[in-house]
Amino acid sequence: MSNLLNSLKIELRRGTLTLAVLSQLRTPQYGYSLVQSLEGAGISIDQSTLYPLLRRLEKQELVSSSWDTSESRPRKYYVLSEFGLEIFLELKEEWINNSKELYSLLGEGDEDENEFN
Amino acid sequence: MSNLLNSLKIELRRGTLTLAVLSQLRTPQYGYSLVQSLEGAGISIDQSTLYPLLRRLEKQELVSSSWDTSESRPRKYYVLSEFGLEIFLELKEEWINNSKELYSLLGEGDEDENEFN
DNA sequence: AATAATACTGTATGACATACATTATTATGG
DNA sequence: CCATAATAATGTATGTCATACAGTATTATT
Repeated sequence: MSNLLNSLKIELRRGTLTLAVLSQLRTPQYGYSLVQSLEGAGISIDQSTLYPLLRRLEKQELVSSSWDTSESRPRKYYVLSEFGLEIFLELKEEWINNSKELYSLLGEGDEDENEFN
Repeated sequence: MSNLLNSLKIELRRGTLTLAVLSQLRTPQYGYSLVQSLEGAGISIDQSTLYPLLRRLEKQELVSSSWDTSESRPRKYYVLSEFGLEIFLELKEEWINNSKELYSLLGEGDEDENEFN
């Protein structure tokens, strides 16, 4: 049961991770700090989940990366590409619309309909 | 590009389909009418997506089904089980919390922050 | 000195939406 | 009356991606 609930929760947040990460890369950030800032925003994400995602986003040309070796530790900074910004804005709109629709569905037959506001 | 955007949109709505379907099965419904009512609520879902999902939900004991053969066409009605209702309420809460967090993220550095209200 | 934190790379697995194929009956339009 | 669409459903293979696991390495902290 607990496994099923966890599995369903994981599916719920699939896809939205991409949106969350893209939203944070409007300004350059490096991998480890992204984990921290997302965590601070309530979105727990492991390094083992984030780095493959960053790799994939770069492959899809949604972000680009560059190394900063001026500090004692080399850091790989990522930032949205122009294409990535386009895609991000489209996905943002899509997610907002979908969420409104789903919220309406969830609210049906429910008394606490303003819970989301 | 259009393929990538579509692929990302599909990922966005993964998982939420389960939530949408569970929300509609608080009262009994049959497959085909579910497609229609979800469509009416703005959630397009093909039969080829819905029936396997219903099959899976039944296997996971979140819903139960029964045949109604009194009409000219036999119909398989689905309804949430007690377990399914529990899971549904948990997922609903999870989704609402996640959505608020993501919305906050998306709103950062954005002027139109009340778009969601 | 040992452990934790900070940083990253690479890869296999499991879950699920989707697409495709199929069956079958009833309803509708020409 | 025939062809097509709509109404209903079953079954299965594929592609995608989050996750888990394994690994490397240096710096910071206890």
